[in-house]
Amino acid sequence: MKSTEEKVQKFIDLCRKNGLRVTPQRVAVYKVLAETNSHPSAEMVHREVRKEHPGISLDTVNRTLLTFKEIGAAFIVEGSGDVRRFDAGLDKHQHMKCVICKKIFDYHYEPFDDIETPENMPEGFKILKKSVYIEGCCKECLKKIEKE
Amino acid sequence: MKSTEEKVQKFIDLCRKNGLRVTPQRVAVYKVLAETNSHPSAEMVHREVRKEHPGISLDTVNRTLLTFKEIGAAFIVEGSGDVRRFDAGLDKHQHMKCVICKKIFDYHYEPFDDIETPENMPEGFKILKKSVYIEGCCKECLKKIEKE
DNA sequence: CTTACTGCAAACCATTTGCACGATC
DNA sequence: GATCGTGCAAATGGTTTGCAGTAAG
Repeated sequence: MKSTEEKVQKFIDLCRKNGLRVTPQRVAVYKVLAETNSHPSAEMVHREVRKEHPGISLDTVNRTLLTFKEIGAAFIVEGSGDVRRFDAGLDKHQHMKCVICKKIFDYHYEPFDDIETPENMPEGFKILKKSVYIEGCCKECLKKIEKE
Repeated sequence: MKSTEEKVQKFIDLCRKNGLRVTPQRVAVYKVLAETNSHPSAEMVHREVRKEHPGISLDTVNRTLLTFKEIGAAFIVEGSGDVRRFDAGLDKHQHMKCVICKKIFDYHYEPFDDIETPENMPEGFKILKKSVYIEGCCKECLKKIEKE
């Protein structure tokens, strides 16, 4: 695993390559995203970034995260029907989500890193991402439910 | 593939089993969902249901779809960051989504119907659903992009 | 006849947009 | 210095909620 410095450096290069300006806000947002594995929403990132960078607005965080997605510096976590969650996608991993508390857990199972491409796909479809997504109920929520 | 009548009958039984009343609205919403394979949003379902059932409100459709999800008569389609989309999940299939136009395509690839469970999962997590989700760019959108 | 369901309107909240100022290249 | 990015405020749009009337069991 790389150090944060290295990740940030790579990120800065990526910005330059895409003709984007390297602003303190962008770097700050990226740092937060690169250092967490909690798949934060824009609001969560905002709360975190503010600690170091009090002036930053939620709008900027939102826009920044979407920009990251455009240049491939971040991904929107697959899921269903809740607020948008982000992931810097720095390590190979899969996602598992608790449908009750909405927590997203990482897990890594090598066979899922590069699953085969199905043959019978709509013709002409260009695949950008294949992922195995698991939904279920985490230990804590399971306990809560059993009590009822 | 079963007829719509059969599907509706099964649905009604499911409602009864769950102590839900069988209202014309619920049946109407279910019919639309069972007959389409377009993974509609609440708004799309609403537009469709209105043709047969003009009085129904969008709120009811929304609530109804969420109720369906509770009793397992519908699923929220996995995806990332857009409006909630539903699926009656009547046949085994997987989803593929165009990130540009947001269209969701069904495909069916048997090996994906029942993928293995990874070993190294967070302990105590109860899996409810495993799915292979593909994102990419459809033929039409690819064409549009190339023109630019 | 009781209780759940619906429709309506208002509330909510995440996300988006327009615009003027400020910062980066 | 030109242009892109940011902050602010307002708009938007999907989803949710409270409540009173209506219908299902």
